[in-house]
Amino acid sequence: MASTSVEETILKGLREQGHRVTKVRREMVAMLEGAKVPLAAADILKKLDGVNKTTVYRELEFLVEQNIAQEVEFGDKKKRYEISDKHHHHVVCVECKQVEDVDLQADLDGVEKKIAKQKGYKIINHSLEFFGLCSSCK
Amino acid sequence: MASTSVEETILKGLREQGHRVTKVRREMVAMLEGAKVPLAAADILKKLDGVNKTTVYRELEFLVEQNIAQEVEFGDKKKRYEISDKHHHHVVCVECKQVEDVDLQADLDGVEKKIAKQKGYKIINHSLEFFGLCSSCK
DNA sequence: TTCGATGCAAAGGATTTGCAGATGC
DNA sequence: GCATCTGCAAATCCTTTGCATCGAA
Repeated sequence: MASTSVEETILKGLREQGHRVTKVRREMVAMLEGAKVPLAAADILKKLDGVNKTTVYRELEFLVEQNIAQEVEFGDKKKRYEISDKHHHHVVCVECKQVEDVDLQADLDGVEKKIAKQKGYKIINHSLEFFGLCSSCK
Repeated sequence: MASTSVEETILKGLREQGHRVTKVRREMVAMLEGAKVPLAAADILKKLDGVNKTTVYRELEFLVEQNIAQEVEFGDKKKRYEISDKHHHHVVCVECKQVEDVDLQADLDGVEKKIAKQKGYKIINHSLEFFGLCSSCK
């Protein structure tokens, strides 16, 4: 059986939901899918020559609504986005701004349950980022 | 022996470092110290009648530099601040925007060491927030 | 053809900057 | 007195809105 890329699966799902698969949509999903770190609207805008910024913002909003992408924040005032199934946590160097991934989902599962119980919340999402100095900067 | 409030200790420390203790500074430290949840610049501005917004922003920046306050982000585009020694984590209801504290420092200590070792980072800080539906909204 | 997607211009909100004036110590 | 702090106005950066047009299905 032929393998299907994550990108294709996403686009297929959208089409089935009655959404259209346009050039911008395809490019943005591919870009986020290929990115090693979360991207800000400006990053995407820069690479997508000729696309209007409004479109980029609206598409990001759409992808978040569809639960295809998620927001991440690194303490500056811009939002960044990553594909949801790539969700993990980050270590950000406060000096050189380098970003690395760390997957702590296993460590957080218990914590999430604990809170749900303790506070009566239904937890949908979380954000966890570490800030520090990378090996070169420290 | 007389007890000393956290606020007094902070201000005393600042004076010893050669910084001035002004009306705005005193009021902002007191307000952050008394707050149950992190405050945005606009929150502070509203309560500090007659104080200019530039002053509020600059004072927040100063307090962060002095490691007296820390930034927290809840996914909207404003930064919020809390007194550093009050640092803990939050559960935010995505529906009614209610914020509650949870202290997970104990759960994170190990994780922080793990990352420091794994990535060669010196971790200075972190942010951890959970988003979900509170008992009333779910 | 039709409705979702896009572009453009303009508005909005949070934060920053430059510089002059005020004030704590 | 003098360096720090503050205020004011304007600028900047990121994001959003309104409305007309375009294009995927």
